[in-house]
Amino acid sequence: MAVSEDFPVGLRVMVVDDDPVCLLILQRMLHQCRYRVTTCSCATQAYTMLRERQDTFDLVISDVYMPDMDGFRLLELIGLELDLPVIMMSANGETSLVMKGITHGACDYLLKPVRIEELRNIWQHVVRKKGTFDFNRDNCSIDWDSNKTLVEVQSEDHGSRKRKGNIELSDAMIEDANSLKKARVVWSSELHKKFVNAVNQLGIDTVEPSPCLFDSIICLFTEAVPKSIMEIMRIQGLTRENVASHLQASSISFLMILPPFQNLADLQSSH
DNA sequence: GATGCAATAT
DNA sequence: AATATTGCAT
Repeated sequence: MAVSEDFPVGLRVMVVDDDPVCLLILQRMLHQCRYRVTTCSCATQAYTMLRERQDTFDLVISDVYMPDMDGFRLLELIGLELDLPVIMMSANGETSLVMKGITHGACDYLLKPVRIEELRNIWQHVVRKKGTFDFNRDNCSIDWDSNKTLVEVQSEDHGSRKRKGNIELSDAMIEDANSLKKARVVWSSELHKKFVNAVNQLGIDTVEPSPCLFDSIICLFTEAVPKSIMEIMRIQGLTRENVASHLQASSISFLMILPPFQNLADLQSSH
């Protein structure tokens, strides 16, 4: 995958939610992420605006439950007439609902309350859908609310942020794309520390004193299986497979490096 | 079916 | 070299 250093400032996002508080919060967070934001409190109006002003939006975030029109209906309409990535959003995370969103063509499903980290990388949906994204098109840094009145002008230095048509993803962006596609887990020293702690915690309970160091190590860690380690670590998004993979990679150095009677915790610093 | 684990792939 | 995925045994 190609890589670039910059963030796509000015991506045009439409947010649809009947709850004004949600709208405001979303708008704030999206601004912080350097997106341009249009908020809309009712789905029919959003749909009208999207249709009237085609090519002025890049991405839609829509609530699921709305009085005038079901979020899925809006999703469907957009899918039929417009070629825009749509992210569904709801406090309800039932699998059936999420499934419905995905099968109806949503590119993502955000669970309320939405955290800002989940918004930082939504631009990647645009890239993925269109293959490429031109960041040099019109540069009005203006936000609109559903009444098409000017509500806010962003005074960021957009001018200095030029780029070519081809998007490239920086490692940092890929790393915390937690709600997006597969990001490789990076075992930072922080994360590894937690991993080691979990392994130790599991080991401590079951340790049997043994005259043989090798035996004691084996005994010490028989409970430290991927699933238990994962559960103790409590890292969102970290799967059993991730832990298994790391355990496999680590176990070699564990057995090789451990000097006699050294506790695993001592390895924390050496990583 | 869920899990652990070694081998293998990327 | 690091992490993911696969395949097989339990």
